[in-house]
Amino acid sequence: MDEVNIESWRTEIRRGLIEMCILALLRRKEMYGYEISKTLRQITNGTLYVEEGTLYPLLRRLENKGYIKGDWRIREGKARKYYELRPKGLVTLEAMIDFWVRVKDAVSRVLEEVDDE
Amino acid sequence: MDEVNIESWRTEIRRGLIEMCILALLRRKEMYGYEISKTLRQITNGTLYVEEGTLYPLLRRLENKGYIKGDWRIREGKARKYYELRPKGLVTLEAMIDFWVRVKDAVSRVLEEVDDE
DNA sequence: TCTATATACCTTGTATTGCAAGGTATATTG
DNA sequence: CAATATACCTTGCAATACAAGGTATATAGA
Repeated sequence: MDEVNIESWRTEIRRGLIEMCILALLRRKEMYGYEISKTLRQITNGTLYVEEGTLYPLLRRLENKGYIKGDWRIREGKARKYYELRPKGLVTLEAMIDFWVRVKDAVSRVLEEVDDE
Repeated sequence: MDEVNIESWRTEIRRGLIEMCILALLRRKEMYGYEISKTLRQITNGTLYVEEGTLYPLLRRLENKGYIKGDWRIREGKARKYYELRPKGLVTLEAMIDFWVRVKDAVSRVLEEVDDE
């Protein structure tokens, strides 16, 4: 009857990761929203995508926290809002990566946990 | 002034992972809520903990979905609700682990992404 | 010219969830 | 007898992802 459906769970898993990945992309170079969306999808083969209804509010949240800063510019005849990583965003990104590594290891330990006590 | 605070972000990251880890623990043997909470905290050195306000509603959600099944028992003079993993939960867990591996790799790719194009 | 598509940004409403903070009840220890 | 640990539970709040809608411009093809 009802198939296994982990779609909403996948959303949960992506939660937070998107944020860290956006900061990581901006560390490399400034980018605009649409570009971030496409790049993320491409690098991760679709595993980490961001819907626009998620992306734009998220960018504003990151800006309000002082992690990134956006500026409107015209390039290639197109009006785009380019975001750059701020120092506070860099420090935050580094803290996030630290925690991410800890979480990865922690989950590995739980998943590998076998009956060997 | 305001320090970098990624506490709420950490919560985001834990989202979903807790669910997968609980199913993984129950794959090994049946456990009761309080035991799951303590075990998770211990295996992961506190990185993945579950507040009780999170745990018990979560266990009920997992049960409603047919992933696990709980039974009240008296052991060591204590009334405990033991949960066991159901077949549907096992299939789900395996799908989760598959996706988790993909996500881990995807994030690694984004984080390692350097100016080498 | 007209249309379709891609680019690029945005908003509203809904559903889901983690957690703080409260609770109950029993068993154990000092 | 008090404090602590065990073991479960509920309510209300805040945060967020997404669907589904929107606007506006540029480009390519008929």
